[in-house]
Amino acid sequence: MEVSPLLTQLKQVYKVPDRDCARLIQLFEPLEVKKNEHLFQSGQVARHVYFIEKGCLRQYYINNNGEERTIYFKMEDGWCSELVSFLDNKPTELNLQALEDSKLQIINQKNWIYAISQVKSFTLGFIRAQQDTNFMLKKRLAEATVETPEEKYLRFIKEESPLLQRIPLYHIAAYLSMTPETLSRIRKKIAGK
Amino acid sequence: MEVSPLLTQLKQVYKVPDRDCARLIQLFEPLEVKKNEHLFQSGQVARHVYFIEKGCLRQYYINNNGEERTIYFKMEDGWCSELVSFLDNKPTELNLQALEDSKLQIINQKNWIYAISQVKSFTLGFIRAQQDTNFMLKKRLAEATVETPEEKYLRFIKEESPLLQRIPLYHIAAYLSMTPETLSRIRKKIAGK
DNA sequence: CAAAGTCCTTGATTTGAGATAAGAAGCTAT
DNA sequence: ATAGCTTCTTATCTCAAATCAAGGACTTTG
Repeated sequence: MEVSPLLTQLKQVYKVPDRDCARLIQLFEPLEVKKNEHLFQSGQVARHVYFIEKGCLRQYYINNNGEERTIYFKMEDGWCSELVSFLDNKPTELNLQALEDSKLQIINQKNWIYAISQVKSFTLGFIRAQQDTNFMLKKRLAEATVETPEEKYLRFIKEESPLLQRIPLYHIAAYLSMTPETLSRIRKKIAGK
Repeated sequence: MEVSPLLTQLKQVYKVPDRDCARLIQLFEPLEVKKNEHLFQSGQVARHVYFIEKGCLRQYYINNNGEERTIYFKMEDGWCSELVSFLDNKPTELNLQALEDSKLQIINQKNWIYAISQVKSFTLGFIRAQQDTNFMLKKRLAEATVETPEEKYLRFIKEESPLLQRIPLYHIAAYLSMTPETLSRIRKKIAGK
């Protein structure tokens, strides 16, 4: 019998006691999505929290100029959510899209509230995961406007190189807030060293 | 008898039932800080979560170039925290500083965990507050590199004008990721309209 | 009331990333 | 295989904001 990545995550990262794992798992349902499909889009309500068993998602925001700005990419064992919409049933301003054919485990609002209410370790683990995202965003914000495009790319290679293998460069350029042309020039320059 | 802003916040925003409010309140202790004092600094462990009864704080990050980048300002009724450090007792990379003489209510790790474990409405309220910050950061990140300095300042006036009255312009410039010179020119230009 | 220190403004100059345009390379499907 | 995509690269030009450099306005302190 195959071991579920979700189960492993709950046990090892969230430290959910064995007795709670089984009933937690039952609150989720599997979902397969095709490349480029959206899990939710701006204007819709985000009705689930998503756990990635296999594949790659990106969350993005469409700014006032109509441009897509990628907030983050998440891969295997990552969580994606938009609780501002999810908790209050109000339309989200964000978008969540699959960049590859992906296998997800998803949990709906009712079950999520139940899980948070009943399983302390899940609650604390969830808050912790939120905080990690939060901190990542703070750092990215602090660096976004200070680093040169070259510094951004070098940091990206250093910290998130796995993404480089599976994501088109134009998405990476948008993520790093530069044009594909600029990214291309930087890559050429660095390759020459 | 004076009504505590913290109590009002817990009741009205967090929807904590009356019976739980009293014991929640007891988990906090008051703290007064002077202008420019730090609540925590990079390298220390963030040992409390902070609620602002009166005053103004800023959280900032010192980037690789040694420059201070302000993540956010918070005022009356705002919460400040750095849970990545707080939950795991590891050194933070962020800084929290008072910009005015301020009155805070603070809660330590033990009591916070207790509150999260025992009072569901506090837990959900806390997650929600985290998410609001999270969303604000996502939006700011998405706009940060696209908006012109003038657009950033105009948005700031529109969305956060109260801050304009009480925070030095050079802090606002750093918050909006521009030099004080640029901000000064923009203000002149706008004033002339 | 000087003197020193902040904070803000103004001007001159430089520069690096965006915009624009065009072409090359790599895939996919029939 | 070739037509038609999508993605990536290269070159030129332009301009807006950073940098550099001073000076002015306030505030605090001895």
